[in-house]
Amino acid sequence: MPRLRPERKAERRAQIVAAARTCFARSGFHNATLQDVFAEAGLSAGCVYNYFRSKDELMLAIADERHEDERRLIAEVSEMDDPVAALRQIAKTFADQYLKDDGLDKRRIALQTWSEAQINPFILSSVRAGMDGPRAQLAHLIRRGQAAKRLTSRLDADAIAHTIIALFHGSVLQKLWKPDIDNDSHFAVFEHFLRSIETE
Amino acid sequence: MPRLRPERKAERRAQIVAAARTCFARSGFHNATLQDVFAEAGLSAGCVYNYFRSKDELMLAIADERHEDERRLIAEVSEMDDPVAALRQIAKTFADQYLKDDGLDKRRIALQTWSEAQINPFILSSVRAGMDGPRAQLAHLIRRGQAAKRLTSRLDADAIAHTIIALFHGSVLQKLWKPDIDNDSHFAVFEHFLRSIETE
Amino acid sequence: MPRLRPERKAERRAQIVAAARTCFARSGFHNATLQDVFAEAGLSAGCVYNYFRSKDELMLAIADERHEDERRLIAEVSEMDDPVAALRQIAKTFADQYLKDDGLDKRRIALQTWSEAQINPFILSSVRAGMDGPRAQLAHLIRRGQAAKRLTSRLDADAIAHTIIALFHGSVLQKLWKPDIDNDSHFAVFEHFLRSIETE
Amino acid sequence: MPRLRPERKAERRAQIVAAARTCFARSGFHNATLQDVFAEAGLSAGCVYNYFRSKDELMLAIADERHEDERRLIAEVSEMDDPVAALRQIAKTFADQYLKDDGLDKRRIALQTWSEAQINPFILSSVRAGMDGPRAQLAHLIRRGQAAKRLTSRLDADAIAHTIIALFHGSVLQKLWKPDIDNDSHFAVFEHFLRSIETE
DNA sequence: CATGAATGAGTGTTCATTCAT
DNA sequence: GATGAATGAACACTCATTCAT
Repeated sequence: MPRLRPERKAERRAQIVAAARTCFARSGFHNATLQDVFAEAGLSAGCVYNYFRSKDELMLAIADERHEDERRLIAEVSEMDDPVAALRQIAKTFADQYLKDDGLDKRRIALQTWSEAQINPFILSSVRAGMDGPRAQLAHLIRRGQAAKRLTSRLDADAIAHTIIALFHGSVLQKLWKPDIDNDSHFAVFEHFLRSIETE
Repeated sequence: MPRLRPERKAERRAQIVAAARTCFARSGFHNATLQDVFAEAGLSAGCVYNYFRSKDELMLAIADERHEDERRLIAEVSEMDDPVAALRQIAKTFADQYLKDDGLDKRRIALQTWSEAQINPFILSSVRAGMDGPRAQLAHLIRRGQAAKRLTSRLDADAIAHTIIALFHGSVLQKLWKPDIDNDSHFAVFEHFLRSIETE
Repeated sequence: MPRLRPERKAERRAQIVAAARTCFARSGFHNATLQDVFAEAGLSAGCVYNYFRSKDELMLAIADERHEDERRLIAEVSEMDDPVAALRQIAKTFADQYLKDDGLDKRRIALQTWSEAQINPFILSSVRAGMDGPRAQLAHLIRRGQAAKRLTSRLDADAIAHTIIALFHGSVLQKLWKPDIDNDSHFAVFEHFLRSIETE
Repeated sequence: MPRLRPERKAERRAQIVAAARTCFARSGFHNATLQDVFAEAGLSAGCVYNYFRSKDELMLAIADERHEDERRLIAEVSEMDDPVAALRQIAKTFADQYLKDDGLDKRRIALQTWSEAQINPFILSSVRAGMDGPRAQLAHLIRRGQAAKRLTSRLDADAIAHTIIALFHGSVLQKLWKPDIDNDSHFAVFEHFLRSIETE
């Protein structure tokens, strides 16, 4: 018999995840202490442990949330009729979320997640699952483009999808090392790539 | 008057770095303990501390070494007369080193380094410095290609260099999540990109 | 909202300080390990660290407590109307506390504190502050005695106060080296000194 | 068959003791590392260990040396015909050595020794032995003074000797806490004490 | 005798996690 | 459900001491 209404519980949970994200982005997953998270959330240790069973589980929740966001984002755009326009739109949205200056926390959390996935099998699963969906969606869009003779059929759709995602992830890293990078000329190269796979 | 010849010292240092690399790649920088490193190196704590002042310094040494390797590698290839062939060669060498199955440790260490750079300013410097050299070299090659009318001048050379590096890094990540990726078709996309910036 | 009442917290703190005092008196500040203190206090490492941030801080607390005791002791006696009787009383109380056989721990802690003050600036401050109060009180008593023509005015009151304290401290050391010293004949010399500065 | 002539050995030994004294005075016996001492002496670890078997033995040597100095000093002065003049001379010499500004290292080493004696039985023996000699000498002088009716016989000679030494040691401490103390007025009180035990 | 690289037991400190209230 | 004091295993790092050269 829950004393707290479900919506209240979800609220608390979100509050904790947000605090954790802030702390992990600020100090890194390993350097941030749970005491930091408790303080940031304004909650006690015991309370947090009612929602998450471990520090790892907290990181996992953050990773899952991030992947869910991306999945939704790509799913929405994929509704578009024009597959090539959809690809462009996805790139734009991605750039908006991750490559602008205020996307710093997102970039940092993403990298944390990737790194932790090497060690933590649950995070690894989350990362893999979070990647497979979008990759499949992209590949599907590309195949639609190829079927409609809008995109070259000389390249493997999966490989193109892979490449696009690699480019996205690599850009996240570049922006982390060089925050004052010129997004526009960077994007122009992506545009060029996109046009290069379009049939004229 | 050192009883150990300098070359012997360098050998020891390398032995320690190698052990640390193994441990960090296996368990992650934060999860690996220095005791693990001591055991792996077959040396005592005190001995290791004669060569490195802290765990962080050990990670820094690994990062520096990696960057030095890359710098040398790119510098060598850049000697080639043909800038476009040089770009191809760099991509090949990179793929050989990082994307083959036995490059797992290299990939893991690279990702560790990138993640740690968010937190540790010395690693960050190392990463930045390690990236600036190759990036400048690539941009230089591209400018040479543009000057020789071999490459399109409609795109900014620096942006292209950036994109290529982002692609490399992103591929490292992709290979970490999906070790059984098809390198060949992936590489074909890169080839396509390269040809797309070449003037016909 | 602390579950532990404040008085309970103070109790714990006192319990820890007492354990530390026992250990430091027994083995010396540097030879005693914090594990010894944890065992003596019957508490865990983490718990102790909730009250003190370092081993040094523990020693500082002990020093401060000792100085506070002395300050209070002297303040009480100084209330007496007769300044010369007050001086005698202070000497008696001091001898009772520090020079009797069961004052061994007090002597040892005092000497530890003095030695540590050379190295640790916080301890030094504590020692200085702990000495200045009593010294000023003594000097004040002496000046009152001089004003009342009870004590000679040919000697500087501050210098006399200094001398008395030096005598006290030196006696602590003597008692440490020679525990079977004859306190009475020793005290007779102090008495003689006191009478020698009294006007007949 | 010693390769080094004895005088050369003694020289080395003295060099090491001097280095250790410097380091111990600077950082305290426990905080100073032997590596510090090696560096200060300009000698290697192995070499120092040919002269001293442990860090403790080094501290012991310093203590012994200090006590030997004092013993000699007092022995010389005790040759004087006039016992009361001798007492005055001893006080003067002591003040010169320990209470002037440049006696800081001597004060620090003395206090270190005293503190360490609580823990280390060898140091304790050294301190006791180093104290007994001077104390006996002082008591002897006082007894000579009493026999010659120059000093009061109403006080125990040993107790007076004790008191004088306590005063000396206590002054060392005072000077450590308050380096800008007024030595002269302090000394005047001692003078007064001395006259108070003289018969007029 | 001297060297100094190597040893390794020992220590202060941290922090994820628990549970009595 | 929430609290936060308490836990204790684990870890990075130090430094007196040794010994092959």
